[in-house]
Amino acid sequence: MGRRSRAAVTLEDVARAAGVSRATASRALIGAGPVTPARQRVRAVAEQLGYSPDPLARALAGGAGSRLVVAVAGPTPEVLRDAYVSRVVSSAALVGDPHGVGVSLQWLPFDGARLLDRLAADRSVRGVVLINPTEPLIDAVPTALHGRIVSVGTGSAAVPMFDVDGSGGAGHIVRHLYTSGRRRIAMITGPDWLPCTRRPAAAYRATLLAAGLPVRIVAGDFTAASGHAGALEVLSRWPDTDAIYAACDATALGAIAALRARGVDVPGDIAVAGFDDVPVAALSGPALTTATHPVEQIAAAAATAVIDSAPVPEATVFGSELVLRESA
Amino acid sequence: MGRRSRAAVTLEDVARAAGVSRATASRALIGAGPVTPARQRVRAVAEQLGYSPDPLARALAGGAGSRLVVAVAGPTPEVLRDAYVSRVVSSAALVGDPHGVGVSLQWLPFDGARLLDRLAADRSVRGVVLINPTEPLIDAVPTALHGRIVSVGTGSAAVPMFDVDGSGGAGHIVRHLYTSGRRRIAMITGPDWLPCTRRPAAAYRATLLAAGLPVRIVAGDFTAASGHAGALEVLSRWPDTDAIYAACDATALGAIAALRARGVDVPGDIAVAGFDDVPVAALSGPALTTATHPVEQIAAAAATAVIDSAPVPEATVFGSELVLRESA
DNA sequence: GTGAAAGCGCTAACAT
DNA sequence: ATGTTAGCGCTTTCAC
Repeated sequence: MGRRSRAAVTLEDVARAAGVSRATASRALIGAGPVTPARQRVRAVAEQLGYSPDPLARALAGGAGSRLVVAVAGPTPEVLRDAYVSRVVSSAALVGDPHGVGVSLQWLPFDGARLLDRLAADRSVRGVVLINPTEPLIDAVPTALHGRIVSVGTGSAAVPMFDVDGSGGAGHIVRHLYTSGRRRIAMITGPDWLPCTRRPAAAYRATLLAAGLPVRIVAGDFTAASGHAGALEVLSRWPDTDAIYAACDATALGAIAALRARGVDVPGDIAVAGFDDVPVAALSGPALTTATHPVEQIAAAAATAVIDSAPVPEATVFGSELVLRESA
Repeated sequence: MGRRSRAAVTLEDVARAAGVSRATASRALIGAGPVTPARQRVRAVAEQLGYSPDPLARALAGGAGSRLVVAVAGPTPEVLRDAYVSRVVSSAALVGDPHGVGVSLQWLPFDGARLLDRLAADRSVRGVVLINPTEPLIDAVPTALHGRIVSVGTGSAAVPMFDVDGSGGAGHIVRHLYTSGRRRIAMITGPDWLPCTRRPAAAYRATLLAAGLPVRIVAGDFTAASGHAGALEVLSRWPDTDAIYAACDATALGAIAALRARGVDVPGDIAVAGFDDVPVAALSGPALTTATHPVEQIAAAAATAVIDSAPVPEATVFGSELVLRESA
């Protein structure tokens, strides 16, 4: 066994076997333009030979790069140490593998416009998946990245977005709370700098307003700690609150912990619902009522869009379904 | 703004500026061999020009590949949908980014020796991080991968391992249980096909035997469901059990849920401890007593070793510390 | 130890 | 539409 056991079959081999030039073979495989008999032959031969293009060579020659970078916007690099981000990265890594593209992870500061330029200039990057970008960041996306950058969170005409239906999920939850008799429903939101956090908050507000109920919002940041603090704040500002809707499960779990410490019964005294349906949501005591958030699906779709760099709709939203458990 | 705004500084530029040939510049930057004045100059110029080698070109020319594949061994592809794996992948993606290496994720079936050969032959792969490999799999690692493959879990002379000190962590926990008065301590283990699951189990057994206590082991698989089932099994086989040590936090949480459903008080009747100290461990009711598992550090070290492909010790173990909370 | 030259596998002008 | 010719940026023989 020398350096490389299985001498990889190269484009040259395919071209020769199909009786055409390398260029023709390349074009046939790239897929653009009309499908001539020759090109059809090339494809067949390639398939039969088990040819798979070398992503490196392709990238070097000016084609598509070989890595997908997941850029996570946020105030500090801490945003990278997040289960949500990890799930996105893994999912992308899984999608990229068969294409020979690997995933890199970067923090994108709020003033990170220059970083985007650098990504655009880096020939090794195939495309970018933006996580939770702010509007200024989205507007700062260089045109060189158009067509190979997508967003999970807020998007724009130039940056297609993929995300869960936050409004719908929030609506499900708030309506469920209402239906089960709760009338003084508070919400602990996500971080205020995060545009997509506004959708559930708006849905919460709209639903309560329509029902003639009081709106009670406290600020959170998706952490359990903020759920803890938020629940305490709710308790002190509006002692008669009978339900808390947290923007994410971690926050909800934090809220429950705080409530329990205060001797408040969940859901007896106060119902608590979260959002995301993370794996542990089913395990807490009481088990968490929440709404689904198909992170892996979203990430896979986003990664696929970037890798294929085929035109996609400006917005692709994934449904969120209510998951009834014990806490609400 | 054309195709590439910031024309990257290339090796050619550095060589010219240093007044040497590209070859010399390359050698100087690669670092092997003696350090001549010329080479020193090259390095200085490179630094000053802000040169960074193109990983693609380097890989194509026969150097190191540009992606790091994380291969997760297990019975089914389901092992990929796991928070632990996600954390490893993210961590690796973070470490790889500055080097221009992306991360791919693959499932490695127990009979996946051929897959390893394929990875060895793929010029685009820089190296491999094996997760939870079995011994046959480790032995099947082709020599072409030696020096650029590491394992998180079990290793061998040819495949350096990086892992948490499972024995130590288990020892901490079991001793804590003992110290706090528990005398009939059961354990719910990890999956039996996983070699590294044996270390904590062995530590548990040794500690109990030394103390003259009964050994009570039931099989688990790191899932919450197995914790649930395991706790029930413990209850029925050894009703007088006063403590359960679960091989991981998810399993512990599942066990607690089962116990709660049965009206068993935790930790009053039965203490429960886990392992890993996942973020939610602090949030459960009762908060989980566990031992730390520095997954990100481990993964970063493993990824770094592969990327640098510098010689590393055959085994690098990371300490595990006891985290006392409410459940035990 | 250094330079010259070849080539990694592919795509992209440029002709035809 | 196809073939020809150049590279992409780097490492690596091979002479010297």
